[in-house]
Amino acid sequence: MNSSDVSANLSLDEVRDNFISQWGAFGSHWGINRTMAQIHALLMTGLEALSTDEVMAKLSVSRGNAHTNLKELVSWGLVRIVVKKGDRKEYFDAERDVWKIFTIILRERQRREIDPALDLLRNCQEETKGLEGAEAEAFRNQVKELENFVSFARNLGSKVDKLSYGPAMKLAAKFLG
Amino acid sequence: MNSSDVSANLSLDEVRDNFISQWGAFGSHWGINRTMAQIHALLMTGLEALSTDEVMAKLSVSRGNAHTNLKELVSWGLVRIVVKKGDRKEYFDAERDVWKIFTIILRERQRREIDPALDLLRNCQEETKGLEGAEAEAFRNQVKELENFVSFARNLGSKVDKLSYGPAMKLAAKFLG
DNA sequence: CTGAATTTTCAGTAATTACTGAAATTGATG
DNA sequence: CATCAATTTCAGTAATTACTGAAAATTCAG
Repeated sequence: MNSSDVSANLSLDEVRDNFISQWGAFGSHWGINRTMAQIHALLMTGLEALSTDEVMAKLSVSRGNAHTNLKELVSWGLVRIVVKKGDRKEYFDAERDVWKIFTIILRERQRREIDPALDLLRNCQEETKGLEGAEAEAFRNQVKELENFVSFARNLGSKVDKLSYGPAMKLAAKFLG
Repeated sequence: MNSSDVSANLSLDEVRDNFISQWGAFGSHWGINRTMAQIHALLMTGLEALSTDEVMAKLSVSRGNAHTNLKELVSWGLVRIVVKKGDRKEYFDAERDVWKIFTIILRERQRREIDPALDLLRNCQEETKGLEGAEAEAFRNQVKELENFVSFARNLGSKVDKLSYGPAMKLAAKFLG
């Protein structure tokens, strides 16, 4: 490693650290907490799988925090456990394929947010089915409109989820063109 | 108003209050805070525009909270101010059209979350343009992939935003069919 | 088994975000 | 311009969410 490499590496680390920290802030707008998004960004932009201790060191977070968020990422499917032979530690590596990342987050958010919202909308209609009067009509109608839209969006999401990157891009290109 | 109306109204209010409170919780997953989402739900599912005091009473929130969130909703375009002649108070009424609600939220989130994310991704590429080595390559490449995807999504969003409900449904139907 | 390395849990605390309530400001009216 | 209803602001506080660090549990090699 010569001196220009050193300066290049320092600079890369600076840019990368900045990226990781800011990406974490975006994550929190997307149902993914800051540390979770930062860990994913760290693993996704690096070459190698890292151990819990390495993640702790790179992000200056506690063991508990690193552990909880790594496991959460694994449960989402955004990170996988890598075992290195002759080493008892677990290493973690991130999903890097943007389309896969997108569909995983889409699926998770549908499950956690859209589906319960649909349940609520449907229950509200059920529970006010027999009620008469302008107020009840207005309520039921608005809830029905919301349900129509949300279940439509839900269906679109499911379809998109099933597409792979290539076909999705082709379709989108057609739409954008 | 006869006794069956009374019982019907009580029941409607129960269902509606429950809806408003739960809808508020969903809002917080969508970049809209709880009270803001609740106020929108309250106004959207009722027939009449309400004053700040009425909102305070219906949701049991403080004047400051009601005021701030009403004004925020107005600034988003999800609520409009209604003036009643011979009354100094301001009244507030919500946008009820689901497609308009959707495009308003879409536009706001693109501005607040997607555009800054794109800036970050582009800056990171710019700042590492000259760097060599496997690590720099990997970083730059992953960031580029993310940018491709996010800017693609951004474009799709803009297109959707410009569609009105009818054409949007027709397109979607084609896709879903 | 034993004990060291590693993972997991969780009570306590910190950081963040949202809300209250009262005071300051605005602006319409006589 | 004095008054009063209504709106706006914001310092202080409450509620929520995330994190720490140490202790408990697990795993595995010898």
